[in-house]
Amino acid sequence: MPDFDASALIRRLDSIAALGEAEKQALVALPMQVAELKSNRDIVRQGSRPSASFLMLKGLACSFKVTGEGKRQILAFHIPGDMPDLQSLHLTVLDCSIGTITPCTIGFVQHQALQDFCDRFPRIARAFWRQTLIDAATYREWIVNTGRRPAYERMAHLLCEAVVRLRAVGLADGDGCDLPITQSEFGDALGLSTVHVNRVLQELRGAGLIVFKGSALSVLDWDGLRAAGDFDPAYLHFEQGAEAP
Amino acid sequence: MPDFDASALIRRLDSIAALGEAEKQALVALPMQVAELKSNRDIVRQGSRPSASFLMLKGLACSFKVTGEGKRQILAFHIPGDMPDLQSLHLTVLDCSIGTITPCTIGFVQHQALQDFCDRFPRIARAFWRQTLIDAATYREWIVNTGRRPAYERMAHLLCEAVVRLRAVGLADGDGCDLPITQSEFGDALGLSTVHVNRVLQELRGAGLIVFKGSALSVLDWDGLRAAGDFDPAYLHFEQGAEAP
DNA sequence: CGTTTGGTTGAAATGTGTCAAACTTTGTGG
DNA sequence: CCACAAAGTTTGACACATTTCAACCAAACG
Repeated sequence: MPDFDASALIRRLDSIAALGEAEKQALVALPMQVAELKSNRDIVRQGSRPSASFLMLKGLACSFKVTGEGKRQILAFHIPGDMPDLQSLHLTVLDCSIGTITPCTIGFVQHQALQDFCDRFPRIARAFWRQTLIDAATYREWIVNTGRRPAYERMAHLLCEAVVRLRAVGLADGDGCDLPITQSEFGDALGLSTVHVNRVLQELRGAGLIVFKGSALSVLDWDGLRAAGDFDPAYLHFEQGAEAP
Repeated sequence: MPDFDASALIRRLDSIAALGEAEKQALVALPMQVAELKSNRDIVRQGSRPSASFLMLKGLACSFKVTGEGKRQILAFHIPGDMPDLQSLHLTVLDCSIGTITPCTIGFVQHQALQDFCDRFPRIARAFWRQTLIDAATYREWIVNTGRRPAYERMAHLLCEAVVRLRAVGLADGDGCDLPITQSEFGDALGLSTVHVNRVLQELRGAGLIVFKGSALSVLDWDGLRAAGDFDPAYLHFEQGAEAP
């Protein structure tokens, strides 16, 4: 019996609200149904009423909506340790879809089990709540980004966020990370056309801020990128300075 | 002793998760410090660590951030019954500011009191949580709106949302409402210039969808406006069909 | 009644989108 | 391992939505 990794979840929650031993052990014992998914598959669909939430164990996924005119807007990227539809625990009908970008390993946990859990361990309930509040703070920053920053800064900001978040879960070394996001997906996340994403990425390379080859992103000039993107990680609400480069 | 209106809050929470009599009475007894504020004043500031959250009793307010280049982005409008910084209960540092648009009456409730409350009445804790999740869903829709809809539809969408939300708290009759938002504020909310807001509003009037005189908005053609804005109120997560026109 | 705030207009500048094609990389099956 | 298909990236020319600038007008206000 493979010990399916609640460790990502534990690390995440522990960084949000210090957990006791009993709570950690209960988390490990959470009944989780693990699934492997190919890339570009829907995990949950807008309008559905899931009876479980899921935990990202491996891979990259995103939340998105499609407008009446068929344009897709990506709302968030989900990395290992995230619980992208934790909200469905209290909001029965999903208001957006969530799909894989790369092949993913995810673990489903029944709402019933989560609910019992929250009742038994109020501290974990609070940590879950806090996590959804951080998600909301990130949405707020995305509104600022798409509403008020031009394409070049917008892209820089998104790259900063990606690196910082990946670093927090140990998926980025000091200056770079694997970021398998296509230019078309960047466009859908930033409200830009694919063509313009391409040009803006070239500008960022030309300015000596990044190298982006295949899916390998290297940040050459972190301060420069942060300045270009007007990036301040406060909205991610990390505990004291855990995000320093 | 004026009975400062917890009724707005009770109605809101009751619509979110049916409350018992004990819970309602405890809500009425919540110690609340009421304040009157002039228009265009900050209520709480980004970076601060408030020890209380506040309830909108009267007036219109908004959450906003300012970018490094001095552009303001409005993130949400707050109407009576809202608790705009409920989040600060679990996220100590505020990541955006909240300010009045019109003169406002607001009621501060100490975090300690709210916390005790949540511990004593788990159902209310869940209702609060649910409310913050609905806020998050609204942010998601705003990302879609600014990211993927052109100015005309974007404006139509915002107007639809405003009318529907105001109607839900009894501040709009069938076809219209008082909406004291300047064109410059619309611009900051939609990521548009004031000038363009002006032109788009003229288009909406020209199309016979709305009349907007002073701060009095009348929707002449609700179906037309909804279609123009690609508006589906599902993301507001009202209970069954309470939002029908 | 003057002053401020908010609304309206026009002309020109510009950032970003669209279209269409070529190129490169990745993945797959023979 | 090659050949091919599919997916992703890059380029150029052009169209267009939106911004900027600047001025004027109307309404609200002290």
